[in-house]
Parts: sequence; structure tokens; C-alpha cells
Amino acid sequence: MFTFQKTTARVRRGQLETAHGVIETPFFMPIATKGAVKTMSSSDMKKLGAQILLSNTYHLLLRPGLESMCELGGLHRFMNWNGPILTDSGGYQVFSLSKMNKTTEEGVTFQSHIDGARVNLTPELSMQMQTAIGSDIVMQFDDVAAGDSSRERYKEAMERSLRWARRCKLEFVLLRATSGSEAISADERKGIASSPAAPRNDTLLFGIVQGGTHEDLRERSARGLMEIGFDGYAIGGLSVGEKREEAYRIVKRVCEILPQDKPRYFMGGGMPEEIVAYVQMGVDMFDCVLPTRNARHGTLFVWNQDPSTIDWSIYQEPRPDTLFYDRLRVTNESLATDQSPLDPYCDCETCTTSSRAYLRHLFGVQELLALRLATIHNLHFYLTLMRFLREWISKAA
RNA sequence: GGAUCGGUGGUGUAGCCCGGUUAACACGUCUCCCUGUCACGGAGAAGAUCGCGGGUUCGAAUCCCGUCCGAUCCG
Repeated sequence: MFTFQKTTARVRRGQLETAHGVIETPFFMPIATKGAVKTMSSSDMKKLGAQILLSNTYHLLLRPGLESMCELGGLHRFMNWNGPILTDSGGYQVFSLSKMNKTTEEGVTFQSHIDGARVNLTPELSMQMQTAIGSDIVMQFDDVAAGDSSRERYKEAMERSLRWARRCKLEFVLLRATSGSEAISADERKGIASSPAAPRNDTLLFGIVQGGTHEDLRERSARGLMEIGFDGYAIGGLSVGEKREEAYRIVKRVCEILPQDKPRYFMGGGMPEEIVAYVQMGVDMFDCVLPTRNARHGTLFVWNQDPSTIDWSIYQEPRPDTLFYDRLRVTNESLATDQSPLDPYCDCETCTTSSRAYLRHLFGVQELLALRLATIHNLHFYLTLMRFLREWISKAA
């Protein structure tokens, strides 16, 4: 169930109800690909104020695997996280691990990056695995085209994603219907899982809009998905190499088509100013590796002004003249004896306990604490950004 | 006192025997990048007049002589 208050023509502020609690929208999901936000514990994430985590079907399918996940009773219990979890379907891994896989209409055959074993991931298996994980928000299995693809490739990926969306919906409904019932045997579920768990009635299933940078393909994708009917709609296949102007144009267009009363999720993005812009186009949900990966690579997002007084409406353009933050390269030599805080406007654990010089030192001597402190700060930055955006929208309402 | 081995960017080495374009490699350093995370990863840059002095040669890190420093061994 998604309720929202419309403020201006597009901007939304709302609540998304999931099996593990209500999430205030718009929100950002830290990424716990393999069942953990790198360097962070579940209680760390709770302390940071994360409302929901994102995990990945493909990675958890390789380890610990479908049967083990069923036996373990799902990811919430396994990683001791009692908030909501969204799982990516594995579709993106087809794209990001493209050297190691082969796509057919049936699905994708991966060569495991762990032991080289063949893994055949289909829409049905993705649904079964996400169900075994106990995901609160299940994503359809989709086909992602690279950012510089031809129109034909974009069209192919979009049409295939649409067909796979239909199969995902069918399998999802089937899994739910067979919960505790003998009506359909495990064999009839293509014999993949001996005892896949059933999705709860309040588990949400999202479709993913594809179509690259072509508005007509995007429109066909969105309308096709709406016809099938999903609990929410994601915009996929962006931030994969295309120009930012193109992404803005597409998001704006897709948000005009998608139903008002369902949550919208921009997958995989982005830089802070992109999120600010997409929120103002009517997007409710985000996830991105940038805060966590950049943290581990020594780049911190720091406010360059008091975030409580920012007029976010000036960030609707793809290339604003100025940004509200700087990227602090914490390994830079110039910080060697800089005892000032990383971010004067931040009150996270890292900023209140560590100077720039100290964090730089920890990176230099490769102390694991460096990765953790940097991650805490960057996630705090993103989560705080979302909080300020929600407050700003509420005020405007 | 004598013998042997060794001195090449910040560190560790290669090249030397069989002289030849901008002296190579690893790590480190510096800068930049990262968008539904295979990846504490990727890209690039700076940095050595080859211990010092002389000689041979068109040309020396490379061959010869001397010298300084270090290690080991013999007295």
C-alpha cells in the first residue's frame, strides 16, 4: 500500500507499507549485495537510520544458494535485519558481468565468478529465490542494454523485459497460490526448488521500465507493465553510460506515464544532485553504490553549505552551475595534517570523532577502520539528504 | 692489513658476462575515476645524471684503473 501527498505538479511525499514496516518516501536504499552493507553490521545500519536495504538475488543464489536460504528462514533472520528488504532480480548482473554470460529467451546462463559453475537464471528462478530470501519488494527479472546501445538492442531488451515481466508476475502469483497447498507439485514449478517458500500476501512486486533513451520505447514498456499490473514501477537501464540529459528527459517522460498511486523507483542512481532532480520529477525510491563504493575508494561526499537551508528547486537541471556538496578526496596529501572535521555540517559518528588527517592516515596504513568510517559518513550523507528532501517537500505541501 | 661479494628512483630488484634509441619491473607516493557492487578496484603521472673520480671508446649502468661505503671471510 502506497499513500502520498502530492505537493507541486510532480513532487511526492508519502509512505510505503511493506511486510516489515512503513517507509517514508522518498527514500534511499543502502546496498547489501551479499547480505551485508560492506563494512557495516545490521545494527550499524539501524543506527544510521536506514529504512530499507537492497540485496541481490544473483549473489545470494550463488552463495548461500536457494535451498540454504529456505533452510535459513530468509535473509531478515539470517542477517538480523528486521526492516524491509528489496532484492534486485539479478537482471543487472547480466549487464555488469556480460563477459561471463549468455542471454536467451528462456533466461540467462551465467558462468559463476566464484567457481566457474554454470548457473541458469530465469524469471521463474529469480522469483523463487527472491521469495526464499523473503524479500519485501521483489523486482522482476529484466534485460538491461548498455548506455550506448543501438535502437534495436534497446528495443530487444525492452520487449524481452516485458515478456519476462509477464512470466515473473505469473510465477509470483503461482508461488503465492501454492503456499501450503498440494494443488501444484514442486515438479510443476519446473523442479528447481524442493521447497521454495511462498511470498507473503503483503510482498510487493515491481516491474521495470526499459527502452534506453527512446521515449516511444519507454512509453511502450511502461504501458505494457501497467497492463500486467505491478505494485510499483522501476525505471531501469539508466546511468549505464548514456548522457545525463538523456536520463533526465526519460525519467521526466516515464513519470508522466506511470500511475500516480504506485511508488516509482529509479534503479542504480545516482549522484546526490541527480537524486534531488529525480525526486522533483516524482521518483520515490533510489539505490546506488556510489556512497559505499566511493567511501571505500577514499572519496567522501561533504556538504559545502548548511543543508537545512538549501532551496532544492534549483537542482532540476542536469548540469546546475553549483552543487550543494563537494567530493573530498580523503587520501590527498594536502590533508596530511588537517585536523579539521571531514564535514563541518555533518554530525555522523565519523565526523564527530575523526579528523581529516586521521582518516587519511587510516587509509594510508590500510586500516580497515578507514573503510568503515568513510562508509558511515557517506551513507549518513545520502540518508540525511533524503531526510532534508522529505522535510522540504512536507513544508511545501 | 688482505680476500670476496655488493652499492641502480622512497624501498626491493632487473639490466652488467656479450658496451648502442627517452635505464625496466614490483611495491610505495601523487592525481583523477567509480551510478540496480565479481573487485580495499580502475586509469594516469611524478620520481634515478646507475656510490664517487678518472680512463678506453664514435658511444659506458655495462669494460679498465683508482677511491669511498656496506656485508662476509682470512689474519
